[in-house]
Amino acid sequence: MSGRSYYVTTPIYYVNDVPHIGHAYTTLACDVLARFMRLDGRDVHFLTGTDEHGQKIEKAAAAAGMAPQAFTDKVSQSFRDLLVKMNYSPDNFIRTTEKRHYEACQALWEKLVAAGDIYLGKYAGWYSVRDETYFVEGETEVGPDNKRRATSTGAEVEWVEEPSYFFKLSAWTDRLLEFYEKNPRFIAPESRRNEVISFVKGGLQDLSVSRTSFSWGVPVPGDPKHIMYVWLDALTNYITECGYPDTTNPLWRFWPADLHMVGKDIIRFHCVFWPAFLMAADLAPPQRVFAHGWWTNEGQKISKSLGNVIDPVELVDTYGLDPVRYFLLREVPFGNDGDLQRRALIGRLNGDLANAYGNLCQRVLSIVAKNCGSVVPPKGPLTDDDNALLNRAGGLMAAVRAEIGEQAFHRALILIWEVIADANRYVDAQAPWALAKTDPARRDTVLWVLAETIRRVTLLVQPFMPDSAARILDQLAVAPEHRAFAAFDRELVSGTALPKPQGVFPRYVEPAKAAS
RNA sequence: GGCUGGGUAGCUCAGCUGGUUAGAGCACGGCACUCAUAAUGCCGGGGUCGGCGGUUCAAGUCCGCCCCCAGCUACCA
Repeated sequence: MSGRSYYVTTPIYYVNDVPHIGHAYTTLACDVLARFMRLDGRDVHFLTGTDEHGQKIEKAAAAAGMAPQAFTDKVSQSFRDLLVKMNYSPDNFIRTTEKRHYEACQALWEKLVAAGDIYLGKYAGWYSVRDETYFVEGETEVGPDNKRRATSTGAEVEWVEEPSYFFKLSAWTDRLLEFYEKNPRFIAPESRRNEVISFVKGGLQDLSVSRTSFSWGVPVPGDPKHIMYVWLDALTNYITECGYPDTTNPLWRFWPADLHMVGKDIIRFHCVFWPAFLMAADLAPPQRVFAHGWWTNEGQKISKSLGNVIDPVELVDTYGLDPVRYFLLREVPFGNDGDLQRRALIGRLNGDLANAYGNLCQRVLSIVAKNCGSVVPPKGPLTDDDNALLNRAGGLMAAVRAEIGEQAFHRALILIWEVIADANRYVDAQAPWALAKTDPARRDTVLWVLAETIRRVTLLVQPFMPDSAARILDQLAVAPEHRAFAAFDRELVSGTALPKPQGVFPRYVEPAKAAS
């Protein structure tokens, strides 16, 4: 690979839970970006993984009667299974329990100490022995018996102070604001950028970055009673992967990352703490953090207690992988919250995929198969109408590339589907079935224009729906080596033998209600 | 409370620095076509552009006030 590097990451997922739609969504967005960039000739590194430390894991493992490592081995596997199920294409899967990660964390820590940005202090707060966790003042209330309890759990809390190392975040307020100012693309979407800036403008407190209340984590160098704060540990994974602290590692070429994809809940860690840590360690911050929204389920907030958690595996088993991938990125402007409605998903599947795109391929290819001897038909002189359609399809490459560069997946798909609609209009206008009787040569040209349009469109569909696109390109006999974007202008060659056409996007029909 | 973003056809949304009869997709109604996955294409109905007031020759598009919705307002990831 000689192209410019492109490093995209998902958050590392916390292994106290099984994967749900949120995990699938974040990773899907990264997968489409990674696939797009690879096809576009970039030198891509796509990283995902699991965050396996912390008190919650320690407790969950104990509850399961397992050692923490064995426990995380097991749960981490469920995230790797999801990668296969969703056809994601990460270049690596990192785990915070890897040795190299301990080394990276400790190296970063020492660098922060050397820079004078870490000091030993005291962490104090309202501690619940039962919950084994701290609460801030506002999360507690004093009951009628004059005892203070955690509002959420009802457990009694007491004022506890423990020694803790602190990161001098307060000293970074101005430098962070300056950084945001100079790098307007650092946080997306715009509304999140405003939130972060306003948060930082409010002033920053130093950050407690170690705990002594548990042991499942990365020990602080030189003071192993202290375990590193989970976020310092977790965020470091992005540079662990690149070989930190060994900047001669070949993978170091990927740092700084082009994009950290995150859910909107963890934007602060990525947009405030992380760049501060990195700048303090004299490392470049990532170039961009995109915070996407959350899904609701048929209008309802998703929560475990409501029992309406969306299982991506069930969705894929019911509607098919590519339709689900398409729906998730098409239905909602990327960055906004979205509502997952089965009706809407079926509407997209049947309307956009089966009727518009799948049927376009099928109607064109079946005419070719029946009338043109199952080869790419001859291309005769082109009319204005032909050129109009070809130019629209040809302009798609640059337009879609621009949208993907902004992570505007929905807009990229809208652009592609506009050309699909144009192509369907063109079929009706040209009526190749009528030309068959009057002007077979013209019919052949029309079919060539259509096949070529489908080829261009489908090349761009590849990152979103890899399997389906591959099947369509197979039907156009596009060689595997001609499916990268470098071959976007490489037209179909008349006379090339074509396989028998087969529908790629079957309509979804509701399973018949059980007869009673 | 403060800050930010938003309230445009039944639904989801476009509408950049103000300028001809406010748009798209879906849904709905009618027509055409028959190559195709009963798919496709064409036409159509439907909106006091949250409310009030203001600036202007002219305002979804600018200003003010008000109403409603969402997010943020730090150490659970």
